[in-house]
Amino acid sequence: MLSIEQLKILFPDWEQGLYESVLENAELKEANAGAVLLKRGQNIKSAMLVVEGTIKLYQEDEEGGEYFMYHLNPGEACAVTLVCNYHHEQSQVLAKAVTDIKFLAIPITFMEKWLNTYKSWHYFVIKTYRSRYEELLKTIHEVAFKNMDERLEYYIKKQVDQFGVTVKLTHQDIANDLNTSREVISRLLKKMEHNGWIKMNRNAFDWIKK
Amino acid sequence: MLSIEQLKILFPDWEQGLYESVLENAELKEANAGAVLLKRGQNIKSAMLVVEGTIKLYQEDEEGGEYFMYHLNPGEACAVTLVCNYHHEQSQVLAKAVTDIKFLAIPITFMEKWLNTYKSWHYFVIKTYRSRYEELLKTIHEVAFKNMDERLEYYIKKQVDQFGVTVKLTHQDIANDLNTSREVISRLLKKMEHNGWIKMNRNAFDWIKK
DNA sequence: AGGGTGGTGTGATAAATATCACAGTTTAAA
DNA sequence: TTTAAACTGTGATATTTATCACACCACCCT
Repeated sequence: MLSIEQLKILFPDWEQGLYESVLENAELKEANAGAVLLKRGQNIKSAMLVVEGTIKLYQEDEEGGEYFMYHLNPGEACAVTLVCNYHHEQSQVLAKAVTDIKFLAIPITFMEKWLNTYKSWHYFVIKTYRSRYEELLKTIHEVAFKNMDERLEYYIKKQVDQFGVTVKLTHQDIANDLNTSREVISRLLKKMEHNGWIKMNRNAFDWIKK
Repeated sequence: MLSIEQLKILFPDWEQGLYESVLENAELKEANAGAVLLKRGQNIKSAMLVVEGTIKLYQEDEEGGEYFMYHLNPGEACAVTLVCNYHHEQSQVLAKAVTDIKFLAIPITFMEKWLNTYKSWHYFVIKTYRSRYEELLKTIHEVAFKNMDERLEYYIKKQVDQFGVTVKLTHQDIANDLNTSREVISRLLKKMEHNGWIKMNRNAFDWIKK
C-alpha cells in the first residue's frame, strides 16, 4: 500500500481523515500497458484514482469503434467512476492503460459516505468533473467542426504534451484513436512531413512544428 | 422575485438556508425566445439556474458554426457557469433561450461560499456536472461515430422529447444545430418521409416513427 | 540467408457530405 | 391583390473520407 506521504503528494488538498480512510478502504491495483480497465456497459464497482502511469479515456461505439478523448495522469480520477448515486452505474467510456499503471480502487459504497464526511472529497469530485467536462467540450469541438487533418494535429499535440516530441505510435494506432482508417492517417502524415511539421521514422515520428 | 415555495418545487433537495440565500442574493432575470444568454469566450459573472422555459446549449466554433448538445429545463443549471474557481471563467459554450425564459442569476462570488456552507449546494453542483457530462458523452458518440442521417434522427428525438411530436423547426434551423447545410437536411427529411417516419408540413413536421 | 509478419505508400474507386445554382411554393407584408 | 421574403426541392459538381487492392520494406525468427 501507499504511505500517507505519497498520498499527500498525489492529492495535496485532502483532509487528514480522508487520507486515512483511503488507506484503510482503497485497494492499490496494478495493470500492464495496454490493459482495458473499463469498458462500455460494464458495471462500475469502484472509483479509480491514478497513482502511477497514464490512462487513456475513449468513447466507445457499439460496433467496436473508439474515439480518444483525454489522458488521465497521477493525482487524477476517472470521472465516470465517481458515481454518487448507485442507480445507473454503467460505464459510458472505455479506459485503457497506456503505460504500466498503479491506481487506487475505492468501492463506490464509500462515495456517498465521503461526500457527507469530507469537504475535500467533495471539492475533489467537483474539480474532477469540471476538468473532464472541459476536455469533452474540446473533443466535441474537434469532431464537430474540424476535418481530419486538424483533428490529427490536435491529437498529436496532446500526445506530445504527454510523452514528448517523439510520438511512438503506428499509423494504425492513431487511426483507431481517431476512428478512421490507416490510409487516411498515412496520407495526412505524409503531407505533414512535406510541410516540415514532422520527421518520420518507422513506428514513430518526431513533432517539429513550432 | 420568486417565493420560497416556488424555489422548493424547482429545487426540492436544498437546505432551508440555501433557499433564503438564493432569494437574498440571486437576481431573477427574463429573456425572450431566441436570446443569446452566453457566448463562447464571454466572461462568466453569474451562475444560471433555469426557472421557466427551455435553454439550448451549443458548442460554438470560432467561425460561427454551432453544434447543439442539450436542453436545459426548469430546475436545472448551466454547468459551465457553476465555476468554483475564479481563474479561467471564460465560457466554452453558447446558450440560447428557445422559449421565453426566466432564470436566476447568481453572482459567482457566492459559489465558493455556498460550497463551504451548504451540503445540498455541493450535491446540486455535482449532480449538474454529472448529468451534463453524460450528455456530452452522448454528443461525442453521435458526432464521432454516426452519419448525418442517424444524427438527424437522434436530434429529432431529443426535440420530440422536449416539445412533442410536432417539430416546429425549419430545415435551416436543424442544419445550423447540426453544423451542416440545409440541402443535406432537406434530402434526409425527404428520405424519412418516404420511409414513413415523418409527415412534413411547412415550417414543421410530425414525428411518426414507432 | 530465407521467409514471415507487421508497418507503410499509393492508386483506384465508392460513399458521404458540402457547395453552387436555381426553380417552385407558401406566407407575410404593403 | 401584388410583391417580397422565407422556405423547400433538386440537379450538378467538388471535396472529404472510406474502402479495396496491392507493392514494398524493415525487422524478427529459426
